[in-house]
Amino acid sequence: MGSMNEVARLAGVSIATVSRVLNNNGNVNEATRVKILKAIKELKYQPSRVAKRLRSKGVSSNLFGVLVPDIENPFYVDVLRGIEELAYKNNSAIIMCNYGQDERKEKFYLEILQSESIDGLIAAPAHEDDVLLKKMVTDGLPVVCVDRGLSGIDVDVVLVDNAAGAFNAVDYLAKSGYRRIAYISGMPGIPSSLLREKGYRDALAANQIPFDNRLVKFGNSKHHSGVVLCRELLEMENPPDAIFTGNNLITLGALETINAMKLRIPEDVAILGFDDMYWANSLNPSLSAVRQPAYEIGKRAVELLIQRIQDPERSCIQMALNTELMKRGSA
Amino acid sequence: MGSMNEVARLAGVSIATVSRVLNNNGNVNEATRVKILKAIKELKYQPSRVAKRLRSKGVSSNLFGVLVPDIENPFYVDVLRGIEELAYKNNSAIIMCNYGQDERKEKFYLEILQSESIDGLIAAPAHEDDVLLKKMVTDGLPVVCVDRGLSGIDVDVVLVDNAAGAFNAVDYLAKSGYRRIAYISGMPGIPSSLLREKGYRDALAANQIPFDNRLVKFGNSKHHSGVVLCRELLEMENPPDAIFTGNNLITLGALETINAMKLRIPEDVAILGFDDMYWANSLNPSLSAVRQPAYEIGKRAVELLIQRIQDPERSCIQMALNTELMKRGSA
DNA sequence: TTTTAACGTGAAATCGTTTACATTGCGTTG
DNA sequence: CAACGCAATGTAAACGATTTCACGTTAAAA
Repeated sequence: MGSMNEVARLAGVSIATVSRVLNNNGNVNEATRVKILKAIKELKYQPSRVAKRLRSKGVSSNLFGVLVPDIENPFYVDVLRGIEELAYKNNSAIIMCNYGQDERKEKFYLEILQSESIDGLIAAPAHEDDVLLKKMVTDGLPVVCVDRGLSGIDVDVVLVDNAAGAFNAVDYLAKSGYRRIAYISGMPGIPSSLLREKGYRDALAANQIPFDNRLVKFGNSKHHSGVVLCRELLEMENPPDAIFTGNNLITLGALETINAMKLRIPEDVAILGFDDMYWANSLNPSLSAVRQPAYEIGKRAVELLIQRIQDPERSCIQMALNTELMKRGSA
Repeated sequence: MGSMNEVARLAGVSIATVSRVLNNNGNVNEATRVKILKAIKELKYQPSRVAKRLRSKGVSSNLFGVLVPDIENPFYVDVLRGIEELAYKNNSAIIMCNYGQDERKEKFYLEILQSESIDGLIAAPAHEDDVLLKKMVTDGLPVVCVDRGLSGIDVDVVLVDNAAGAFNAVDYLAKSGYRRIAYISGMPGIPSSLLREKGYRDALAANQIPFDNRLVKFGNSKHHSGVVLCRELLEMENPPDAIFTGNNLITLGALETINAMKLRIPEDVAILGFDDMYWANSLNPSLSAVRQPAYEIGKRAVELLIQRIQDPERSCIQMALNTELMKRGSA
């Protein structure tokens, strides 16, 4: 854990030369290189990323920030896994920031990330017009948004065609004969919720099913809101025969209620929602779902981020990946 | 985003004085303090955590490392949440390292963490005798282990009484009348697997059930091994009537097989295993499980870490939290 | 043989802090 | 009134790297 100074002293050269062999730039005589390498090994020297980052900010110091709304949601865990894996391949560490939909906390983390001089940031912002994040983008920090974009500003985005995914799902329900299809939305206001609702409404219209606003409920994207909103729906005098859920936490919550009410799936009520889970087959019946390629979203985001770090001028990319309707037992 | 220099210049003082007001140490005249505060506000100054960390290493620079084996496992996600939440309260960011049971990757991350001059580390090491991690501990890095300890060395540990948890679970199965109780273990060799197996065997003995080594299978703690090992068990000529699983991923895998084989739970085969999940009630039937207070493990670990950072000499604490047997529908 | 270029190296500035030490001025005290 | 303590502030070194510039040496080109 010595410093460059100690290495230099031991090898009998200056720190500049040590730096040169470490970074493989500049010319250095083979003999001295060997001497220095030996000294490095002997001292178990490891360069301080902190010092490096301080000295040359903006240059790659191999530290990314990741800002996610809710790590309890398996979708974001998968995104995170994709990010982590590719960051690792790129010799980078990540500072993980989980803001739990709390804007104060988001702000806190954004400030920290800035102050940590990260190379770049992958973020799922709380809002489309997150002022602080926007400012960081315009100030030149490389940023890639995932799952949600940023309005009125050019920024790289990786997400999914939410409207199409929802449309296909609800269309499938309709084609399967369901007529009273409910929608339990996640956080109202965030783009994905809006677009999924649009897909839902369009699919109803396409199948000549009248829209009934008593059949759509708005929650907060958490497990608990799935539980209670599903109950509200199923206790109506004329309950839905199928439920389309806005995300996986809500799905799980709804499932809990359905089981508690001892209803059969899909005979009494079918269920299908956004976000597949690797254990969808562990459920009984197995769970149908709209699959987002979460892991891939994470990977792509890192790719874009690295590109942008290398070339801050390249024009922004909006990458929309496809969803896949996983037809299984629950709908 | 100016530097202390700019603040100092604008306020007409030296950087030392600025530092003093920022850190609230040393004496500074009220009038100058106000001047400086105004300059800070005006320049939107934010101190560089990087510079601070470089200058004063070992002193609190509010950055922790977290090293987990598998972020896909909801248990570690919960631990992580606990850590994150408390770290946040402590104004700290965390570098998340997910080594996926890969020792090369673990080594890579440990080196990075060292090189990032973190204040302290919370880790679930790959082995009980993880040499690199041990060396970091003896070198003076504040470390708290979670879920798994480190052998032959004094270090703070937060975990759960695995043997007791397993014993209670299997004892409960036995008392419920099950006689052929299988065990699907996670990664062999890691302490938690060993202790859970011990609890399993002790419970069998306590209930006069002969141990049958064909009923214990060893996997790798992942979903897939639950799937295949469960199938092996259920296709025996004399299959088990209950399965005790070593962790939640295995449970989920086993569930998948049981469903695929169209067996009824718990009539044909009961299932109960380690690690509760917040959506245990979303399963049909609801899943019985040994609950580890994962979130609390994370919180406690941060508490211990902060204590150790403040007082590197305090003697080590081994904290064993209690498990809780969640009796639900599956066993 | 002289000019030029390339090579190999070191000195020193720099990044943005913290902090030990020095300095100044002023009120107390013997 | 000299000596002292203390409050308020500044100076400069350090943390550990990168990088620019300069300098000497040697080989190639003219």
